[in-house]
Amino acid sequence: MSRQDTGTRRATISDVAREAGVSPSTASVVFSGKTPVSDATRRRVLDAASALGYTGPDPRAASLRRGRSGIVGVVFEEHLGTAFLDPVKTLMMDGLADAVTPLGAGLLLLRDHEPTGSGPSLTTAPLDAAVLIGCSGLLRESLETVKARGIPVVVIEGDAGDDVPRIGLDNREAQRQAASHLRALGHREIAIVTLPARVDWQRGWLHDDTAVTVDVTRERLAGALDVFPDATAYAAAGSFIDEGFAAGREIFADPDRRPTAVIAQSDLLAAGVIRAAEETGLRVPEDVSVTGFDGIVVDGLAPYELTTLVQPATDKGRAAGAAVAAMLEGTPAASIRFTCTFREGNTTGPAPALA
Amino acid sequence: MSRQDTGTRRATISDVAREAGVSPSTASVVFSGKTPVSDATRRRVLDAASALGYTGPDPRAASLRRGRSGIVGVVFEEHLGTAFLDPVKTLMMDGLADAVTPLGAGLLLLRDHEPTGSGPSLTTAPLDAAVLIGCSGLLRESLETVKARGIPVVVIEGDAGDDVPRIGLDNREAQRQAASHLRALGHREIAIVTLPARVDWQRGWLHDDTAVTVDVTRERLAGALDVFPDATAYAAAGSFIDEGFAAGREIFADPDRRPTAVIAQSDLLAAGVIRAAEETGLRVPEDVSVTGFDGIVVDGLAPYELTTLVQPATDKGRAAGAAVAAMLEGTPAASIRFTCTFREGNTTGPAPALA
DNA sequence: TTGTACGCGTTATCAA
DNA sequence: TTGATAACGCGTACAA
Repeated sequence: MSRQDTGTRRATISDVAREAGVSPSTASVVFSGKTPVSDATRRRVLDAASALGYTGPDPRAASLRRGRSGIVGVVFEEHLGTAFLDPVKTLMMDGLADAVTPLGAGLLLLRDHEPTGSGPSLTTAPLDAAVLIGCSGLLRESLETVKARGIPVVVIEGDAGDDVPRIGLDNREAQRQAASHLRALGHREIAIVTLPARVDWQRGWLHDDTAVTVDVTRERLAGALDVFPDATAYAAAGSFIDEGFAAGREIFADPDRRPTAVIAQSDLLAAGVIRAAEETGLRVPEDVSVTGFDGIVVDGLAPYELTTLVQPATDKGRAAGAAVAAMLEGTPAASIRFTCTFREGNTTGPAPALA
Repeated sequence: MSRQDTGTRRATISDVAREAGVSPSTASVVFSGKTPVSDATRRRVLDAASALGYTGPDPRAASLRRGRSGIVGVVFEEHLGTAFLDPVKTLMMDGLADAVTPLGAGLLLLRDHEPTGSGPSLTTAPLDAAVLIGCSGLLRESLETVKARGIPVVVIEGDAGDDVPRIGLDNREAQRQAASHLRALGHREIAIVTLPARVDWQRGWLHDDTAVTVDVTRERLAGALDVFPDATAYAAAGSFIDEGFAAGREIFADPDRRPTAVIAQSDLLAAGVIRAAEETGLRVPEDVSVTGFDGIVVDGLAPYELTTLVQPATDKGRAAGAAVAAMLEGTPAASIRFTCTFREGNTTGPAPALA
């Protein structure tokens, strides 16, 4: 009895080769295309394959043999669901997907801190490389794991230390530009709405002694303070419109201490601030100017066009992908620092004359 | 000379076993924990491992041997970036992630229609199972591929035909509830804002002869028409606030033909419609009532609370995960149809008295 | 252009 | 509790 008779077993490339009357290696070559094969042979192999219901090499075996799985892990520190609520991350993923596709690689979603012990996680997934997003303390552990496994790593927007390529932005310089723009318009009373100061941050005012451990937040804050050292800062609990709204309410609460301009660290926050201003009866930009950061399209914000810093989010993702590609080829990848470009919209204007 | 001297080569479990003076299988068991091992032995193996810089079994080899990769593919028909713009999909992903985690599985992002031929794709990825999202024609091809490979498949919100388990909603019945609610409030002039009628749809009015190929759109539309057969329908190009805004403008454009209520097929669309109403000077719900669908949190919509149908998006994802889990164990998974629950907010009210 | 031979690194099975 | 054996399914030098 031939082996196919065992019924339940799936056909392998050897089965196909036997059926076609060629050697396994020839059959293999037909599928991989790595070596020329005569048309006649190819035909027979293909026929045999379809006769046996063989749909191509088993990826698991192929990846063992090749030493590559074609999978790049993307590690988030957040719950996966919320990771994609942020348009910037969404765009990054997009760029990343673009950049790894030519590698023949796919993106595997991973959380760094797996809840149950049984998780898939960094330790057991067949990764060729990993991209860590927003490295702030929590991801440190993941970083160690990956480095121990000897897998190439790239970090986006975070401090991974010495030898790990990082993709980042000129946050401080960029934010300084927006601040300078406001100063040039005559603004002097400024409030800043920042991203979370720490990973588990609850929203609230930032004081001089508040430790800001999230890199992005700290850098952008520094840029704003470079120009307005006396500005007050309120840290949101996340990059959401509603957070900006809440922050805006706080900021506009006291009529006697109202700023003439608000520097928000993200476009979503800025959108919320604008809404809070409207609610308070303040016109934008006549009564109060607002700047954002990111340069994303905020759904539903029309007719406002934010004055903001456009960051190349997609490019960041793409660069991370390129870095991964390089490392997979053995070329050490360099860190990259992207530049944001200032874009003036209709949410900033001259400071209102003093009453 | 021992083999470690080759320097560049990574240590394998055999190396560790040799170093520890045990057999490879014993060493394997120490890492997998599948069989009791004496403390002394474990200790020696672990020591040997760390001495050799061995960080655990190679996932590729393990998956070949086990016949499992621990990877579940999630196939989108859209560009990956836009896939997560939809909060409902985001939540689904969340539930899906939850449900596959106990399996020790991760989620691999895939597009169905890979651009370059070199892609990772369904054919070459080491998948244990696949989840197709929104099966509308395009995904048919993907479906065939996966079925040919003999990989378990589940489809969410789409028609995959006969033998493929599907996770869906009672779209028609649910939408009918919202419509009935409006009718009970005295509304008679209704406009419907639908999701795209086809995959590549441009926004515009729907006529009787317009073919609606997207299942969700068709089902919800039918539910609304069950109650208001004469309602007009305008199809958006996607589930976005701005799309709802554009649709709303069209709908409210002619003062003589203004509906007293708008049934939107998603919360985001509803939010846009509300904004368009505000722009037109119509108060919600005094002048016009608006219903949504999904029951998501629309960032920035406060103080409105949509009257909507809450769909268990996370549960859908979780169910898909459960179905996958079942199929992986050989148990055939059943299709599931979730029920939406009606939630009354403050965006619907009595129909205004006739002028 | 095709075939031979071997190993990729692990784990299931069974016997000791 | 441990060890020997045998695949898992494939790709690729190398020789023919």
